[in-house]
Amino acid sequence: MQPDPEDLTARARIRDAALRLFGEQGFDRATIRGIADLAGVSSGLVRHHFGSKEALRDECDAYLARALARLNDQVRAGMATSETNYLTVAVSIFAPYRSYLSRALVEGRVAPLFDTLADLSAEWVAELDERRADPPEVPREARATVGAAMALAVIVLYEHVSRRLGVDVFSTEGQGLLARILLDLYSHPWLSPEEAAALRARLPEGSGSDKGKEGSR
Amino acid sequence: MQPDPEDLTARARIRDAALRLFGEQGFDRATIRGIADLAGVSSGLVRHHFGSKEALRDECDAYLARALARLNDQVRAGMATSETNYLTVAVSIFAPYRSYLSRALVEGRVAPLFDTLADLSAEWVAELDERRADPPEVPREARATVGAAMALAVIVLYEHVSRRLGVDVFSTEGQGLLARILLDLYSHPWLSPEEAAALRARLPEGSGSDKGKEGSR
DNA sequence: AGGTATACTACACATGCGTGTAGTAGCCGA
DNA sequence: TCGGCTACTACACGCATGTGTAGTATACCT
Repeated sequence: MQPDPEDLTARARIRDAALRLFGEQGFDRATIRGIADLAGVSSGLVRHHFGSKEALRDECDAYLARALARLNDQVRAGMATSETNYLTVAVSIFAPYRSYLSRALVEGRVAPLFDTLADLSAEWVAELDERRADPPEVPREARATVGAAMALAVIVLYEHVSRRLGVDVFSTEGQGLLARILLDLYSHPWLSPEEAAALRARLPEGSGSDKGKEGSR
Repeated sequence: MQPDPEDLTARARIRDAALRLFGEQGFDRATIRGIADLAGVSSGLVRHHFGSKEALRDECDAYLARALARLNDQVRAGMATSETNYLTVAVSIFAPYRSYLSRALVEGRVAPLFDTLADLSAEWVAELDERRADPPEVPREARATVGAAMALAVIVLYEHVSRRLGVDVFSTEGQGLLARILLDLYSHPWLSPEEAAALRARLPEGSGSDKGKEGSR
């Protein structure tokens, strides 16, 4: 899977160590000295290569974004829309960085990574819209965004989900269970059309189908 | 909604300040002195009331859990299953603590709070199961857990969702849009029964323990 | 060979932190 | 009136951290 750590450049080993310690301990609690130790270098070399602790984190963010983009191209080129396969592959690739990724996402960082996922989600939604009877009230991108967020929920809330399921959802065993849960959830609506219509009717007026031109960015 | 800060006891003001600063800056970056300043007290008083920084965080966690339990009882006693109302109420109550809550959840803390949400989700799933044709392959609690995680996705990934929607999802405007998105997502499955069956067929055997995922890597 | 840039180490410095200690003001029961 | 308890402040300690500086070795280019 990964090349032997000894074979990586010092710069790469530092980045990997940072990814791990930032994830395990959080950005503030992780120390440059700890990262240097884990990478087998001196603390000064960290500064030499990355300049500052924050710049090191930026590089970690960018690395993950590149990794997802690579995976994305790979999937797009390679296989069809076997979604659960995609899930399995994505999970196994990002498992080592799960903790880092969760913290980064919650803090609003790694926006390009989230955008890549949202775009992927949008493609899925586009397929759905083709064979859909009723016209969606809300633009595709909006639904795709929330859909992407929901898809990330299990990763971000990994600890709670694993605790309640009684299985590590990233283990092979847990992935089997998770896949079955997701298949069930994704194939069964939580609201009937009637219930949805009733609830929608009770919503205050305004902000219908056209949205997304407001200025607060 | 909140009583005037001057009316609160110093202990409560410290807790509120901690909730805010822990949320805004994270546990490590927030300082006891900063919390004390925001609460208008000396830093020694924080220690006097809570003993240590970690104990202060524990109290914050417990406070949020109590707040949700209170809301839960309130909803259960009061109104029927008007889910979107519940969403609005929950959002407006937890909006000030959104950031704190997200960080806490990602780190696996506030387990009682997550459990409360998961239990609520389980009740919803139970209702669904009653009018369901096909028997679910996977236990109710498991689906409810992932459902709860997904329901939290927008809160936890608030920054990314708001950024892509172009609206603060916690503003009144954003809540309207979000409600419409959720109604659409919850009332339209992302997989048809046939697709789900096809994908399920490709899953390795058994939900209890198994292996081989394909190795496209 | 020579010279320069790059990879890397060792070490010192200032700072801000959580925590500990000592002390003061005010309430309350006997 | 007193004793003691609680709420609260001021201040000092020790320490770990990010960063800065100086120095060494190795590789590359001409």
